[in-house]
Amino acid sequence: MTREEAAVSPRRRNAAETRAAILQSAVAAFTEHGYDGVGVREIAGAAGVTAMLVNRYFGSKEQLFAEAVDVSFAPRTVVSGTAATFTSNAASRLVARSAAHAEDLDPFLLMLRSAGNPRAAEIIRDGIQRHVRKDLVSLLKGGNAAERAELMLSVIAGLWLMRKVIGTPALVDADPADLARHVSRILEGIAGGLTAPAQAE
Amino acid sequence: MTREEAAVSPRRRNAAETRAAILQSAVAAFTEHGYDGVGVREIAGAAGVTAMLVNRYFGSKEQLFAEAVDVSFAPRTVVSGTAATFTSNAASRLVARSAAHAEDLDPFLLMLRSAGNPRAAEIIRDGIQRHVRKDLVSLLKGGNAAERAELMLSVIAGLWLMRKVIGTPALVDADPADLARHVSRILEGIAGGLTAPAQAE
DNA sequence: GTCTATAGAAAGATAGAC
DNA sequence: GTCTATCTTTCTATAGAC
Repeated sequence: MTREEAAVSPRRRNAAETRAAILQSAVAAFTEHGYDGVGVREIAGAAGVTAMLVNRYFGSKEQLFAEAVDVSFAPRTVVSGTAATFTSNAASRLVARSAAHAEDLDPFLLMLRSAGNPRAAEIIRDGIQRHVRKDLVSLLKGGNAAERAELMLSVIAGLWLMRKVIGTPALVDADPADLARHVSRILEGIAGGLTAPAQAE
Repeated sequence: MTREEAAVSPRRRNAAETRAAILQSAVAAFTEHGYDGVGVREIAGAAGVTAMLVNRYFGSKEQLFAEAVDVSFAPRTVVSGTAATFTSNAASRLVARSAAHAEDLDPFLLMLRSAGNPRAAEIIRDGIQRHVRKDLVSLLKGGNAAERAELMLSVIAGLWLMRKVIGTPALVDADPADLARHVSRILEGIAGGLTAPAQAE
């Protein structure tokens, strides 16, 4: 406080911190309200700054969203563990995290609540390509790994949607263990065999 | 048609026809762009009227959306046929209708592109309760029919999302027969046995 | 029954002071 | 580096003419 103009006034921050605060606020806001459901004023306000800084540091709302998607999808939240255990792990964690009371931030929620906007959908598609899909494909043996990986993502996204975004009652009130068993069964069916169209007919 | 003031001026319509035209336009617009992605001006314009008539006949955009959801979910598009065949039927139709070139109107698309708006999500949840879920539950034998019905809806919605709204490439380019086989397998797994938690542990 | 015109709010983005 | 103030557009909804 006694040195040049680096004195610490209560609001003074450096650019990197402010940028990070805006980005963090954007992830939370886009996850909770979706791309069209939140304005740059709200995001800026929650970060303790004004709306102008959002465009100063990110250029536009769209570019801010792109960065928010990137940091949201970067950690490996869906695919964790080894190939042998990741289906049941993923199912349990999915059910736990999508529970009614859980207020976790999750990239699937961000996706589901922003997918209605076509530009947001493109950005999300690219984010999935660059992050989670690659990890999922590497875990899958057999043919059509990419198709099966995306099919697994479909199942996961669908449960998030109905349970947490739409909120259909039977899924909200379902017994977690029972639901996790169902989902695990489905994911195993996709991850395991049945890639060869041999016995199909 | 040649009676009284029912004379046909090029633009003259009666109230019922205008209302129906607006509603039809609303279903198409909400399905294509989502609740937040379209304005009453566009909906009215596509119906050949002005925005004012939307509120005149429906009260508000929200009430218009509620009616659009109702007519969109009313026909039994997902559950058709008998209990024995509806899983494979549903899978084939789902894959066909969600193909990249297909420009069908579908209630799942309306749901997915509007789910980000919390009021829209509530309206959709009610629409599902009143229409498709009931039909699905009646087809399912065994315990937890409601949970399993909603789980099936989750799977269907998830595929619609990734294939048509987000547009992940492997799902877009997937062989329809192969994809339908996977989905049918999943739906059968939910519809068929495995309801009893007997062998779970 | 349908229109034009507009009110009133909120959005994204920018100019310029300090 | 961050602010206040404003521009411009777009939105839902309403008032009042014909």
